[in-house]
Amino acid sequence: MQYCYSYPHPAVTTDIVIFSIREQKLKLLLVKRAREPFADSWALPGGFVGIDEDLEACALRELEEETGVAGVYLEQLHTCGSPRRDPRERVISVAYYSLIPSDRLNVRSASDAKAVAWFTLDSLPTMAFDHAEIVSMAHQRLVAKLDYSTIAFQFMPEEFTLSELQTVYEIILGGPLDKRNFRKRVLALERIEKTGKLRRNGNHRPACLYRLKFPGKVEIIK
Amino acid sequence: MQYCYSYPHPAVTTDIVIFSIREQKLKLLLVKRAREPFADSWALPGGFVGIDEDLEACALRELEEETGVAGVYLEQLHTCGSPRRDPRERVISVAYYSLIPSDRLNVRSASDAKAVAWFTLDSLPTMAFDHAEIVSMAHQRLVAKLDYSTIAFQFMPEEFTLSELQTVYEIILGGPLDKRNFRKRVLALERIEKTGKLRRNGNHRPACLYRLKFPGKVEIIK
DNA sequence: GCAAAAGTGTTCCAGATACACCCATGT
DNA sequence: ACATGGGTGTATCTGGAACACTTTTGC
Repeated sequence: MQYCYSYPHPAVTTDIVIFSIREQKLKLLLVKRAREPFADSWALPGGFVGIDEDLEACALRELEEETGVAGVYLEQLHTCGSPRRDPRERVISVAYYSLIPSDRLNVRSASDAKAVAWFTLDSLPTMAFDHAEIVSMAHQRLVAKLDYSTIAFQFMPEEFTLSELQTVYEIILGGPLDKRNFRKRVLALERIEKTGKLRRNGNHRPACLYRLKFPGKVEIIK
Repeated sequence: MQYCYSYPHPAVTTDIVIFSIREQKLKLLLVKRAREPFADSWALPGGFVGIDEDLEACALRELEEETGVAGVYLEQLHTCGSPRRDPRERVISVAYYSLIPSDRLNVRSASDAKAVAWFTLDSLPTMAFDHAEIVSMAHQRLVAKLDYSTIAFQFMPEEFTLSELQTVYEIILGGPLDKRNFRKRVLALERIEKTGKLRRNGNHRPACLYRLKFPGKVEIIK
C-alpha cells in the first residue's frame, strides 16, 4: 500500500521526556533502540503520529506503551524540525515532557523487546538524534516551572508528607531548603490538604499525610 | 509528480502571529485567504514547510513574504495538530510569534494579491482554522513575557525615548504605570543606554534617546 | 509666562529570608 | 533516656509600590 501526495510530506513523531523521582534522584526514562538508525543507542520514547491521531494522544499512547502508566501530567515542550535530524527522511518531532509520581513503579521492563532504563541527568548516555537537546530543554523548563507553578506536585503519590514534598523540591533544585519557610509557602498555596492519616516510619514522630486538592491540575502561582 | 510513502504522512505548516504597536495599539497582522478552505476568511500568515526547509526558516520566509521585514524576533509558540483542523488533509501547524518594531512600516500591502491588514486584539474578525486559539495563546505568552523578560524591547525602533518604551508597556499591559518606578526598573536592567542625542518633539523639554545594548537579544530577568 | 512632556528620590509595605527549639515515636 | 525526623513562630531584610515637584522647551 502506498500513500501518495502531489508534494513531499515530512513524517511527524512525538518524543517524550519522562521525569520521575527514583532513589532520591531526578531521573528520566530512555529506551534502547533496536533498529537503525542509531541502533543500540539510547533514545527518548516516542514514535510516529497516526494519521488520525491527535499529537497529545500520540504522546500519551507512547507513554503508556513504554511505562504502563496513564493519566499523568503531560505538556508540550518544543517542536524540532531540522531537515537532517533523521537520516532516513525528513522527520519533524513534537517533544513533550511528562512527570510521573514516584509510586508508579510498574514501568514495563521491556514492552516490545526494547531495553528501558532510568538515568540521572548527570549520567546520561550518548543519545540518538537531537534528543540530548530536547532533554536539556525539558530540564530547564521543569526547573523554571518549579518556581512559578505547582508542577512539582505531579511527582507526588496520592498521599505524601510535607518532608517528602520538600525533598522533591530539594532534589530538583539541587540544594537544601528551609523547612519552616517551605511549609509556610506550600501551605499558603492552599492546593494540598491533610488526609487526617499519619505515617509512622521509624523511631520518630509520625508525619501528617497530605493529598492534592486538585490532582492533575497544574497552576501558575505568584 | 507524486511523492509516495509506505504509510500516510501529514502536511506540516508554520503560522505566525505578527505583533506590532501601531497607532498606540497592540495589533496583529492577518491575511485574507484567497483560496478554499476558508476562502475570504482572515487567517494568520503561514504556509507549508519545504521538505528541506528548517521550521524557523519557513516562519521567517513567510514573515518576510507577508511583511517585507527580516531580522525580527521570532519564537516558537505551540504546535497544533488536531486531526480535523484542516478539512483538506491532516495538517500539523507549528505556530510562531513575532514582534515587529513600530518603525518597520514597509509592510507590503498585498505581496501575492492577498489582502493584508492590522487588527487590534479586541476587534479581531472570525478567523480560519484554529487561528483564534493560536492568537489567544500568543497574546497570553506575550503578556507573561513582559514580566520576566526583555521581550518588549523588540517592539522598539533603533532609537527611542523612555516615555515611548513606557507607552509600549502600558499598551500591552492595558493600564498606566508609574513613571519613576518604570524608569528605575528598566534602567536597572542595564540593557539600554543613552545615545547622547535628544529628541525635540513639541512645546516641551526634549527627551534623551536610548538604544538597546544587545539588539535582538531577549533575556530572562529576575 | 504658560502649557506640556521630561526628568528625578524617598517613604512605606509586603513578602521572602534567616533562624532554634519542642514533640512524638521506636528501641 | 536517647536518637530520629516532625512540627512550629518571630525578627529582619529587601524589592516593589505609592507619591509630587522641578526642568526644558515652543508658543
